[in-house]
Amino acid sequence: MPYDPSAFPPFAVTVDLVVLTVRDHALSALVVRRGEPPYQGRWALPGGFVRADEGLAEAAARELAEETGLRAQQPSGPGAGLGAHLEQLATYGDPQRDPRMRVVSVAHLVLAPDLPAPRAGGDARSVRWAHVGELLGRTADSATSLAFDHARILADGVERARSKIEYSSLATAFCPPEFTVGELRRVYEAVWGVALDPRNFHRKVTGTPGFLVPTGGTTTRQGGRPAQLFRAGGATVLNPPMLRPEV
Amino acid sequence: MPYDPSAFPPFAVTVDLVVLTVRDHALSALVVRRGEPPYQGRWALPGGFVRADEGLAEAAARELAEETGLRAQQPSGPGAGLGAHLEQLATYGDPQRDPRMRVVSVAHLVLAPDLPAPRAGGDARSVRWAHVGELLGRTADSATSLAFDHARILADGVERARSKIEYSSLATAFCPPEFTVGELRRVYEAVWGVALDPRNFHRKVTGTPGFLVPTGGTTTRQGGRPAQLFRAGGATVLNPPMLRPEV
DNA sequence: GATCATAGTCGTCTGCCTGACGATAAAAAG
DNA sequence: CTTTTTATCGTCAGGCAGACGACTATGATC
Repeated sequence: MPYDPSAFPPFAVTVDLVVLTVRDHALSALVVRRGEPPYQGRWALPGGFVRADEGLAEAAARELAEETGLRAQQPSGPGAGLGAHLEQLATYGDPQRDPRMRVVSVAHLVLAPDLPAPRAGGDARSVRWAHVGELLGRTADSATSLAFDHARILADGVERARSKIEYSSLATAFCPPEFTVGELRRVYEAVWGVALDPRNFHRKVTGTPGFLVPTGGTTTRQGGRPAQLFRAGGATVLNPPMLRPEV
Repeated sequence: MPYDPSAFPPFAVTVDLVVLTVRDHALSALVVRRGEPPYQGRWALPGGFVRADEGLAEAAARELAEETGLRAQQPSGPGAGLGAHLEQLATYGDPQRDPRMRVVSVAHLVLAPDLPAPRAGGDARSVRWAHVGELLGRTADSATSLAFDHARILADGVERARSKIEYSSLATAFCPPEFTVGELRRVYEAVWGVALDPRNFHRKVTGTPGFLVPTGGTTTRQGGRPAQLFRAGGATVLNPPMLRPEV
């Protein structure tokens, strides 16, 4: 018994991606330049229509691969490698959010290591990393402010990431497969925008069972004493959590 | 420049509601009996189509009022009274989740005080409160298991509520405007399914600034020493959080 | 090569918070 | 009047975080 098509209004459903990484000590998001109206020439979050036969997370993973070449890593799926963390963020469906028609967008949050240079996908739109501080700056000049309600979506994604690294081991999603305690600390510092005490941070992360697993190797990056290398351990929740310094 | 309608597949968009309350020491959810196929006669979460001109939260609030007469209380909106807390939960869009057609459902979470007796709305479907323990019991017999993917949605909503009362003052949304420390403690015990030490709980909630505001009155409910009455204070986040006992 | 700068790692101390639990207070139930 | 029930106040020990000193191991500079 199919629905009577006149019984409900038709919607377009899209996925939008908040792809975050840490570049030169700053939290950065992936943005694409819009090639057509509305908001032509403005920066926007990557995204696109959900196809008729694919799920929401599936569509988000497909868009991510098309835009960046990154392989999404569902919380459940194995296959370590260079997968980025992907999770649903929230859904935005204000009737006026797209001037052309009624569009409901299911935003997803992606946390990725720095390495992948943004590569434009099949379509030739320009893609770049931008510091979230600039994208969300209070000056709403059209040169940097995002199209549609994407500034709001980005802000929600950043807040999700900021709070989630408190009580989960998700900060390791910003790091390469092997990393040092100092690199992990700089991730926290970049995402939270604060300075952390290296000694207390070291005690906390190495003392939490299952958070970090030493690989045995050491490394020297840019001067200073060589650091031990770690992989992310099996623990997903941090209990007690990492405390974000207030103000 | 309107979209070419053939450029994207049409979706139906609905809102589903996970309405939680605490009844006789147990966490309970609002369910309605389906009057038509598919899943005819089975219990399901309340919900309905989003209209062409309304937002998602707006649609959720409308459905909530239609099903229960409760007035939703957006996180931002004032107007205390008997408003229930409403927030977006997650969006479910598996291509197969509705056998009739492609439906994307934006689930919302509602936390309400006990009082409101469920009243069937305009449509005459039967509505009732059911303990979430029964609805989510491992026995998947069709007498109690929910229609569609609503068991999964309910489980996600319950988990959201359980974790959110840890670090926010949201547990007060389950209480009437004035309540005692003991009543608030029984909310935590029902939602978490654990027993809490009354003395440590009292110290914690009365010692957190802005969590509880004494109204001056006292009350005697069912024997025992009269208890002080409180209102919910302005604080929304609990720092440090209320700790959920492990296992 | 000595010295300095840089980054990593180990310890110590103090204060705050929590869990465990004793004790008291004020009502209803018997 | 005694028991039961619920509320509230105190005490104490252990755990953890913030502040910060000390030591280690490398590259950079003179």
